[in-house]
Amino acid sequence: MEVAQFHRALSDETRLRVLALLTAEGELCVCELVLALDMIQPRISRHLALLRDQGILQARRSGQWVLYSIAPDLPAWAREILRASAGAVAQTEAGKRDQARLADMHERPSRQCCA
Amino acid sequence: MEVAQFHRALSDETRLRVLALLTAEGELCVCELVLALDMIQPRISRHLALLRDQGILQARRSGQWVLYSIAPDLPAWAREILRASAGAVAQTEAGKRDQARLADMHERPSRQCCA
DNA sequence: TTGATATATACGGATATGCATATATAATAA
DNA sequence: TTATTATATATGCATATCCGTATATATCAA
Repeated sequence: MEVAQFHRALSDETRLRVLALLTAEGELCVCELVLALDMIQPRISRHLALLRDQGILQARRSGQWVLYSIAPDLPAWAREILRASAGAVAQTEAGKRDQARLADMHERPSRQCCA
Repeated sequence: MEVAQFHRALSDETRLRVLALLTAEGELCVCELVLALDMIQPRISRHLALLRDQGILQARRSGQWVLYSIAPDLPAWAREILRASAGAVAQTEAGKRDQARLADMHERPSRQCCA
């Protein structure tokens, strides 16, 4: 069932923290997520690939970076679940730490003029 | 993280179908769920126990039956996710079959006068 | 008490999941 | 081209999850 698959994709803390940041920021590259979540790069990439394969995220290359964002064509029930989950995660200790680390980052690729 | 655990509990089709029926019906005994989902009883009981242990369901005994229902004290984000998920599952083929089998059931324990 | 119905749990096996390390591919810079 | 940065994937291991079968417990009826 599609709904079960969707929840399975959201059943991991790493993926939830990624989705919370992307919901708040709109678009982020892998290296920004690596820094914000303070995890090694293969771990972030693997979770991003899963979310992209499930149709929850979309990716586009911009020069040397790959920028991820929430897929725009999700059904209404999925958007509601995503919004409720991202809101809850953002108020978590881990979620707040992620936001703080991202805010402290200098020269963010996703904010370059030509991104 | 609490949110991840919640999604993991909803990441199984059997549990989603149980939650969809309980959202629509309010309170159901194990044997009604066994009949509605057309699954063997240990399988239903195991999933009910998981949802109860996670605090998503509550149970009360009424004579020889145990009646399950959605826990009343869930946080707002959990109620929203539950509502969106139950709505989506109810419109599924499997969800509609479950409702039909339950509607066809005679002498339902959860509807007895002294339940 | 005995038998029948309702529900819960233990067990063993098959499969899925998440991780770190190592390595491969892609784009840019020198 | 070579070196560097960014991203993706393969591998092997440990653990978690789900299932059906078998069995245990609880309630009620006779």
